Amino acid sequence: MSRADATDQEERRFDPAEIEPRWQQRWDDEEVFHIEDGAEDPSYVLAMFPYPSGEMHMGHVRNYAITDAFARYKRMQGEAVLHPMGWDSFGLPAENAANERDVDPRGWTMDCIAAMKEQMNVMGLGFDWQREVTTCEPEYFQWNQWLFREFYEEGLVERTETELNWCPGCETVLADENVNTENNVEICWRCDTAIEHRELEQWFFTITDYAEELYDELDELDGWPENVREMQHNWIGKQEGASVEFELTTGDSVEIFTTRLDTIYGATFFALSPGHDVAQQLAEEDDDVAEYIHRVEHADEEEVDETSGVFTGEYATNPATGEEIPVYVADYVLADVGTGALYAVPAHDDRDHAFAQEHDIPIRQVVEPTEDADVDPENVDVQEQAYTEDGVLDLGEIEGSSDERTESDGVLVDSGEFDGLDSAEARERFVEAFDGEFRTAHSLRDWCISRQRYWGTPIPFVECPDCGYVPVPEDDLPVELPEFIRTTGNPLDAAQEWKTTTCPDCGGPAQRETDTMDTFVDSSWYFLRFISPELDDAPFDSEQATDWMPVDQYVGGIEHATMHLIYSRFFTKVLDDMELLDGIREPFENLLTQGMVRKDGAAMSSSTGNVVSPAPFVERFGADTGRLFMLNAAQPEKALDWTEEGAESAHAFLQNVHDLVARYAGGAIDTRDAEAADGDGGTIDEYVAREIEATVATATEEFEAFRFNHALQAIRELASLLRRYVDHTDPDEGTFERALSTVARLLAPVAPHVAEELWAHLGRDGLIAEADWPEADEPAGYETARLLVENTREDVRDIVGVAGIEDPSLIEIAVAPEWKHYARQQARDLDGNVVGQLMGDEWLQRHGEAAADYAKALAGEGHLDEQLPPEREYEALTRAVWLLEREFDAEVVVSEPGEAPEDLAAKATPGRPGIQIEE
RNA sequence: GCGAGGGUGGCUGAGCCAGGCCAAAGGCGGCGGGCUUAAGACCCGCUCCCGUAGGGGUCCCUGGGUUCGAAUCCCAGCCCUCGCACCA
Repeated sequence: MSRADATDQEERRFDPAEIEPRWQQRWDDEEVFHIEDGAEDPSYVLAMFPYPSGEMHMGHVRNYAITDAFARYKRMQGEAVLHPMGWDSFGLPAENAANERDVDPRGWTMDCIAAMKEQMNVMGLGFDWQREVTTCEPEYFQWNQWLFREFYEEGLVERTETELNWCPGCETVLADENVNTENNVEICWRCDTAIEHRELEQWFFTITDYAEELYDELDELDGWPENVREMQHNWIGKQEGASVEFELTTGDSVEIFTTRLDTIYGATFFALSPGHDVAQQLAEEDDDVAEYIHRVEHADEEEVDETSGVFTGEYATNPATGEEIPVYVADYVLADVGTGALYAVPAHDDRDHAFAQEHDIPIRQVVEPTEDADVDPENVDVQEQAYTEDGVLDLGEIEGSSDERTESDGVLVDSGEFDGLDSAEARERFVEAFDGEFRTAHSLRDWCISRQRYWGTPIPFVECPDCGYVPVPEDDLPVELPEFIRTTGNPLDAAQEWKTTTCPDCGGPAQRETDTMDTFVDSSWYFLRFISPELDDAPFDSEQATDWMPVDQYVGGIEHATMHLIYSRFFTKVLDDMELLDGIREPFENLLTQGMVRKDGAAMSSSTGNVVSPAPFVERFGADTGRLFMLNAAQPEKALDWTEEGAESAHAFLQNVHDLVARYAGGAIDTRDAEAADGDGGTIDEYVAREIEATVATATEEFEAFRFNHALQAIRELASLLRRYVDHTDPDEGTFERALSTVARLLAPVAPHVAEELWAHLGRDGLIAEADWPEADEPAGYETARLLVENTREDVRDIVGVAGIEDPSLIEIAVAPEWKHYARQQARDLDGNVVGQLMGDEWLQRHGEAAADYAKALAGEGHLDEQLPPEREYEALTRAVWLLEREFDAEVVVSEPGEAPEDLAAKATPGRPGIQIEE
């Protein structure tokens, strides 16, 4: 290669460092990503907004590469697109940073935001920055306070004393959702410190009021992944059962909750959780009880035996039998499950069984399997092991049954007048019989939103010695944060001046509430603020929000499956009920949880140093390469392994396409005019043209389904075809130009900078980001023709290989004669004696022996798929002649139907042309 | 324990929902060839076994079943990942 050539090639490469900022500037100047208020029902594409740590990691890049590609794709399709970004900027790390260095949380946070925004811009992410939302700004959090007030008015705010998770490390209360369990020890999700339990008075949102709807509507969230819905199901934990009162010899009436009311006749003892009020009362009089409660409350979980418990000396009356059964306090009864009290049926519950054995309590069977049940009643020995089948058969799941009812496979015994009743029915009947009530219980707890921290939204309440807790009047909002004070406790508590105020009700001296809100409050409605970020008299524009919501596509990490995604659903329902929305019950129509970014098979983690940082990568390869690699390497929801080779391959591909376009634009590729060509149908140009159409069809379908990797595979194949096209012949000007502009546009959502560059090389005006997405249907018979060509090439290779033909000089190809196609077509519709019926055909009879043989072959084939008629086969093969010529360096002749040498045509069948190769 | 999702050729990874054109795409790796002074890039093949004309055999975790036909559907088992879990 001469030096001049080398220089040319140099020039045909693009330099990411040069082109990327240039196009970013253009997009910005022309407000490509801005969407006007009032746009009608845009596509709302949203990535979960980040906590601004100051450092973008690959997980972020992947998240935003996905939403940006989708948003850009939708925009090119002519849709209005809302693709905003903001900052979940309240939270503990800012405060920690402030304590560690000499900075204030606000300044630190703002610096981080600036840094991350810069990194996002470097990645070429197309956000509408005019809609940027920052939760730590009073313009935002005043609406948290406003909404808190509204929730309070609606009766959704409670202040209660409860046992709460307390993290000594963070010095704050934690929601159940923020507590992880590791080796049976409950630890803080942030700092891994073992958590303690403390009785404290806190602010709650009564999310449990919505438990039922939050649970039931999961079934309708078809656009959500199954695992997320399942996690929410588990989290909300719905149980349908009944509550019944038991009278105790203490004089108390204790309510229990059970899902197995049918087993009440088998209750042989009664158990209270150590935290139960009645247990606490008993402890005051009974030292044994007091001692037991003290012991289990101060022991680690694994130290307490599961069957531990203490007899209280009291009895409870079983409303079914009238019997008096002993009352125990037992640790296995949990205070926050059901009512914290239960009647125990050792015969039909494993834990009750274990407890009964330990404490020598009788075990009485009251349910046995019916005759149709899977279990033989003879094999049930409840003295040995509890029989826990709940007696519900789902007939809908039994093969051959269309019955959707459930029916019992358990039947009552030793249950007085109810013997013989089935379990399911007993559960219904007993509710009335024993004066209980049906009840649906959920394991979802109310949402504790109090945090004893500084860097959050102040809860807009004042504590007055005379009036109690009084909400701050709307006109006095926002309650802003005072200056940060370094202290071991809550900085707000130390801010004396700020704290001191007057009571809005009586005007007397009062103190501000020093708790701030859980930051999940901020993120529970931020997607609504994006709709009207500047609005200053309401959190969002209700009319526009009703039009723009729900978010069409939400993308983020699986770690938010329960907390953020349940809270946001809760908020949306409340806002709808408050008529701030009109009929929007769910915030996110479609949810995609993107997979992890891994390296060497392990999660990227800064603590182990197993990371690839975006910044140096972009410096080396450019943003487009990173984005392409991310979207190309795996489906969005699957884990992605970061590999050097993959990144290089992505970069090479982009350089390649750029090289091709630049060569064309620079006049280095000779093209010819289609008019001058033969145009007899079946040319190489037509082959390429059909591939363009097919690629567009595939790419569009795959983009729509978020399978970017599939779309990119098709695009890569087209690009590869174009290189071979140029290599083989002088391409047709029109076809080639169309092909290149198509590749550029299909690539634009994924590698937007390079695509702009290509667009400019092709001499197009305007930005590719605003160009029209190409439209095409798959050409008629494309798949069948593709297979025909593929199989034929395969066959030629086989023959050459197996026959040991060193250097083929002529390859003759002939399609099957018309009568074979006809016979095959007939055979497709025939049953029974195919040969007989075919040979009854007059036309086929004329082909004698050959037709009979072929008819037999057809009969033996079973299924016959569709094939192209002879003329179409001929055209498809003719279009592909160049591929064979290239591969075998031989003359290739395809005979027209009916013109082929007889022996060659005789070997051919539809979909399988006859082939003759000469050395 | 309950629930969800998986197990595909050297690796990675499509296909499975809508059974046949599936010895099973693409990528990576490996092998051979072309282009080139050379390297890179690019191009053409091969990469389960056997076969001197397009053939045959075995194959998609294991074992059964449905079907003319199963990687795809059904049942059972084994293994992996994740979520929930002393939930009355």
